Amino acid sequence: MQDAVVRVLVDLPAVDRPFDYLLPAASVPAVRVGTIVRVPLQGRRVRGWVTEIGAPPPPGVVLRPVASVTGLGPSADVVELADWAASRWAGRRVTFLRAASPDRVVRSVTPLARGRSQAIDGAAPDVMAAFASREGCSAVRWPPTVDPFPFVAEAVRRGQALVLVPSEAWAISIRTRLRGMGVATVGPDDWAGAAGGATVVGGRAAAWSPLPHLSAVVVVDEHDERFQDERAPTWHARDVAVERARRVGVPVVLLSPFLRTETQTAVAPTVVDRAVERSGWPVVEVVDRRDLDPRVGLYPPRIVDLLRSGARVGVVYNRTGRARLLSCTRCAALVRCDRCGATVRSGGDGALHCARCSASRPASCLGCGASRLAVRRPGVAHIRDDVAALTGEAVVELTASSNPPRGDERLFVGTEALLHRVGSLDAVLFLGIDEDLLAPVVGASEAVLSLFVLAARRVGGRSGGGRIVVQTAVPDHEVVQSVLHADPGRWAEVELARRAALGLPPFRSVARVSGPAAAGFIASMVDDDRATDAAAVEVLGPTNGAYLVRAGDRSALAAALARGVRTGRVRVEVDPLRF
DNA sequence: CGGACAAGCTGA
DNA sequence: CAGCTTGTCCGG
Repeated sequence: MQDAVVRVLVDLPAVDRPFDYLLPAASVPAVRVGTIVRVPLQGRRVRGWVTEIGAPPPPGVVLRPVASVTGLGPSADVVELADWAASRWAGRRVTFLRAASPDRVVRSVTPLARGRSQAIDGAAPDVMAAFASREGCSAVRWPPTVDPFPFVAEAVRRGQALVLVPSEAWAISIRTRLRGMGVATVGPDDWAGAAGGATVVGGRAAAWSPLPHLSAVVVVDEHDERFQDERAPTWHARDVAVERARRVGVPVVLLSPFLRTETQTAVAPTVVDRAVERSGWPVVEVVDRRDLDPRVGLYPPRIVDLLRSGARVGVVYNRTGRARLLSCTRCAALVRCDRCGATVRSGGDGALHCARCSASRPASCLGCGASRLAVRRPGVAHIRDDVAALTGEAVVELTASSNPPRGDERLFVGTEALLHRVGSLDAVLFLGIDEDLLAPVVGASEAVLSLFVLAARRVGGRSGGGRIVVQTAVPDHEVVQSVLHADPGRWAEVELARRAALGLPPFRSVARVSGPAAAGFIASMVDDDRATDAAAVEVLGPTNGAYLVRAGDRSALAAALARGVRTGRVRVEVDPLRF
């Protein structure tokens, strides 16, 4: 065996460039593409990944030897996948190779004993069909209260499966069920187990697990925003999993009660039997604000009745704090910040806070000094007091920052965090959803649909008496109509047409570029003389320091972003879910 | 990333 | 002009 030359990508995001090293003959058998090594660089030792073996080194440089072989790393196909992801999301390869590497050093892997595979019953025909689509990828509109586990069971019946779920709690429950069936199942933190061939069930990170015998992929709740990393690069686990499956030719099944528009244009959605879909959504009752006297306030008789009915009710109101907008009861002026003039909010402590300059002061009117203020736009704390006054009962406030409920309470008021934190309910009441529904933000309707999905799971399907009550002044809105008729196709039709007309994803591809060095990045991207596709890429903004780069498709966008030079802090969000 | 080296600012 | 900060370059 002779010494070899290896190309190593060092684990320094700012470097993002491979260097060549000599690999001593004795280490050659232990090294593959993806192997983690330590190499000398500028007088220190840094971690890195072997990305090529035997590439011709550049002439005129003296190669230094690899300092040591640390252990196993991602396989060659995952190293290639990291290249693809780096281009797709305008990120660095290091980001993805880190995600694909074990937390602790792994020197060897014990392959799972195959053959004594547990007997798993054959699935229902529609579940089997989802795995047998001609394209290899299918998208199934699966109602929110129906268990998606049959798809998971069918995937593991086929061999090593990758199951992506949005939350760790859901992952734990699926892993427990699979282990109960005798299926070797790990989370994404058990790198060696996955490398040995175990099925991986987990969140976003699981998309980068080693999967040497991958046979099928299932993505549960494909619409969930948690599949996208909020830090740049904003890679999406669903897309990574789909690309992975495509490369090895195994089926992918994407499940969601409504399916994101990008999924619907990529693969024709399968709709389950309408009767099944309908029964998998709760009864939805619309309280039409247009029919009401404006003086009735937030609590018309139907809503008071519901709150007093004795049912377990979760009231969702997506604004934190006590009041978001106040006015003076004496002079009617809006209450503003004494330092910067912005309108102020009232917090739980009764004091006024400015969101713009973070000044605080006691509650009083700046104009006339009166201390009696009227709440013009309430927050959850105020709603909680209202509900307590209306019912004469204790009401639990549940936001992201409050303590978990004890379990014996009946009435809950909170932001969308409530829907994650409370157990089962008889009804979920959306007291005011129109600002979210009509927000001038791309992705606003998907965000509201996600809330309805969570609410549906809290109250259960229509046969169990589950009920969602929505107070709205836009009852004809496609999101409201979709949940009312348990038919997300109504939303999809409108949303797809709107996105097509406005040149939004998935019909065009966009990236949001922000940060102190964004302007320089955009300038270098636009000025570059390699920009033969200049006409195909347009730059909008900046608005609030952020640019929007829009291109005809993902590859044109990736090519444009690759030309940008980062001279400082730049955040590039490719395919943002909301913008 | 972090060391090397150069160019700019300060102080007596 | 030393002594220090800040910026730019570069690594096999």
